[in-house]
Amino acid sequence: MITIKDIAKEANVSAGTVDRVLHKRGGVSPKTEEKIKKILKQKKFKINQIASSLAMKKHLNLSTLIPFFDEDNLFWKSPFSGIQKASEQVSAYGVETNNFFFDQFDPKSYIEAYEKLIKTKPDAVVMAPLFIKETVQIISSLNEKETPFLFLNVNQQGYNNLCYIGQKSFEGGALAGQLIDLCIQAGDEILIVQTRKNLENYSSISQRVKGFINFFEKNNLNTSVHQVQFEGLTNLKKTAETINELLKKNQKIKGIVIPSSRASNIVELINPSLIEGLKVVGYDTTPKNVSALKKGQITFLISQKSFNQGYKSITTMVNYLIHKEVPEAELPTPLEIVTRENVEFIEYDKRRYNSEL
Amino acid sequence: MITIKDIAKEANVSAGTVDRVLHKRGGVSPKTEEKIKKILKQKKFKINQIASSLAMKKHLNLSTLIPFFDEDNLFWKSPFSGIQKASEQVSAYGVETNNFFFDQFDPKSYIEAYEKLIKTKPDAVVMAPLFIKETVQIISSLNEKETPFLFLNVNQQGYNNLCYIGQKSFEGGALAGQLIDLCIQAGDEILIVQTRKNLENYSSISQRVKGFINFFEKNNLNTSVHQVQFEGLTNLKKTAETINELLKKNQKIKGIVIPSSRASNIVELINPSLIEGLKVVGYDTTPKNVSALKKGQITFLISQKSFNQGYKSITTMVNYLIHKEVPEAELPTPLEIVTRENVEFIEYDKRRYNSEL
DNA sequence: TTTAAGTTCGTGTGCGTACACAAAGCATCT
DNA sequence: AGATGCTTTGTGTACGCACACGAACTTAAA
Repeated sequence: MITIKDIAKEANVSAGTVDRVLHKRGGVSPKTEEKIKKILKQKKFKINQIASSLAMKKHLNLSTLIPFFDEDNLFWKSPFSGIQKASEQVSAYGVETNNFFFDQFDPKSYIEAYEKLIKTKPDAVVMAPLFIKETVQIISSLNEKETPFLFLNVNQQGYNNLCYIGQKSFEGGALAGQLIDLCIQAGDEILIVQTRKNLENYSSISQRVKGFINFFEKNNLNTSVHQVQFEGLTNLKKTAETINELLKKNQKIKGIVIPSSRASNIVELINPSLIEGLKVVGYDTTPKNVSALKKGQITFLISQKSFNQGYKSITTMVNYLIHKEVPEAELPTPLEIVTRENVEFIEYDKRRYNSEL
Repeated sequence: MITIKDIAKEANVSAGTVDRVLHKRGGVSPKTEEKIKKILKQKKFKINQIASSLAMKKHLNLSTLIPFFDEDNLFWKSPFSGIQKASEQVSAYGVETNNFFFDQFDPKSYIEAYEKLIKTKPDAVVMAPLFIKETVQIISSLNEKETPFLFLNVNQQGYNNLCYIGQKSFEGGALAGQLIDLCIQAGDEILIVQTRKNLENYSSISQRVKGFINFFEKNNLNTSVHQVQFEGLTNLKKTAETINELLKKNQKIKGIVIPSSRASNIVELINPSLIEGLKVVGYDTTPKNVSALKKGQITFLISQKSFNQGYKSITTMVNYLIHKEVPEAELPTPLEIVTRENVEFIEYDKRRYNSEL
């Protein structure tokens, strides 16, 4: 193991000078800089990150701004777990994380949470920019303070965010298209079930729908695609009626896609007699979805590894702050296909996520 | 951030004493030990791994024993890349890794490589125990030297290996069964193509075949499953003839499973006219397989994330040596389903593997 | 009471790096 | 030559922990 001292001795200078070259802090004559650089290369010196982190006693203050989760809406639990796990790990680097939550259906709470957040004067922000108008306001406030920020799980174009960490929704829709297409036969028809009206035309969900439909177009498949939309899932009885009637009427429908994370809620409403032979594709491995997958009510789940998203959002930001490592503009998480036969290992891997150093 | 000093001050003792209870090194009176433990819990003290690693200047020497790869057989490239990546990272912890390679078809080379390996007196060994008889010999030698070891990618029962890191082959076979079953219709038939005679009855490949067949049995599906075996892929012309004839004769065959990592080699031999409408499931995302997947010759690839396997094998062993963290006996890697529509993100994620701290 | 042996604890140093501060070198100008 | 200002380099300390060494204290035997 080559240390800075080794290099210094070899170059007949002190460790401080080598350090200056390593960090490009200037104040070194061109001659000695050249000499040191040469020896650095020759000896293949690499900074010992362990020691580096220890010495760098800069105390950092990270904040997150994401929706909270509850019994009814568990999706955000997973990214939050990832955030927590990463926070624990980076705490050794002197990084403190504070989380601020809002109601994913209430723009006002979004702003309110941000106001609390900004009072703590964070060095950086990890956020899910759910609401367009309010995001404009928040970002301009962050820019004013020159606070770096990145987008998690939800992407918005046109901002100077460090990067976006999340899935590619359009491609996720195309994948659902392929999976359904593989399962059905020529002449069969398909149904897209949206659990709430699309407020934003560029949300994940509408992107998925677009990607899904595009899959059939680009492959010149003239499969009929039906669509149905509900206004949330409050009136379960009526929703059930609508779906079951629709399926009874269109016996050719053999595939269903639910482009939200509420697939389990939908399949539970379908008559057992009608669900037989139906192929269902949903998104996200929420506990309820996984349970429905195991029961055979859902055929495929497409997971966006949201735990990893949360985890990565923190590590990416910390790497940026500490090591000035600029990430790529988009860090798409894999589109993971989950079925009854591999779901165990997926979940298992999640539990074990931390076996890295 | 709570430090040892904080705890010491609180308990009216010195840092050394706190350190002694933390590491159970004895020499502390029961009274003070209790007191310190209480404060430790109360303050939720956690050892700063960064500082710990830096202070622990123990120099470790890891060795790996895996097959080499070449143009023709690229599978082991991926685990090796993972090993290299991890080695780089742990080098900061004072861990040096030496790799020893052997010919996966030559037991003698396996022993020879081991003999070279053991001369370097490693503190631990990560190995792929490919050959049964020779493994017995190697393990007894390792046990004699009390050198811990773990199995990578290939499992052998009945040894005191620290753990096994790799896929569950039987379950991987079942997954292929499910995927094929979803794609075909009632009455369609299936073909299993083995690219070489199964030398070992408990190899990954025969486990996959068993898992595959078991899938249809446990689900009471009476789908006919044909099998064909070749003795390696040397005589391509003859192999092609055999397969194409077989497919021509059995027009009901709509699904093909190749339980090795050689799916691309097989599909290339099939007549374009015959491959139309066939669903093909293979294993491992070797470059050739991925290329065939993109071309549409392969429908599904089941990946075992061998890069991650290699990576994890090193980190697991290092965690064991440095932090005495005993892993679970089996660390199965996920069964990842890869199609044309998500392959890009899979590969992408692999490149980005290192974005963790 | 003294001595020895055992027990319990505190101190000090080093791991490799980052950075503030001080020191030295050098040229220019009075 | 001496003073001044600038550039270049060296030194020291801290980060949090591990561990060796030795000091203080206890107990029991002489």
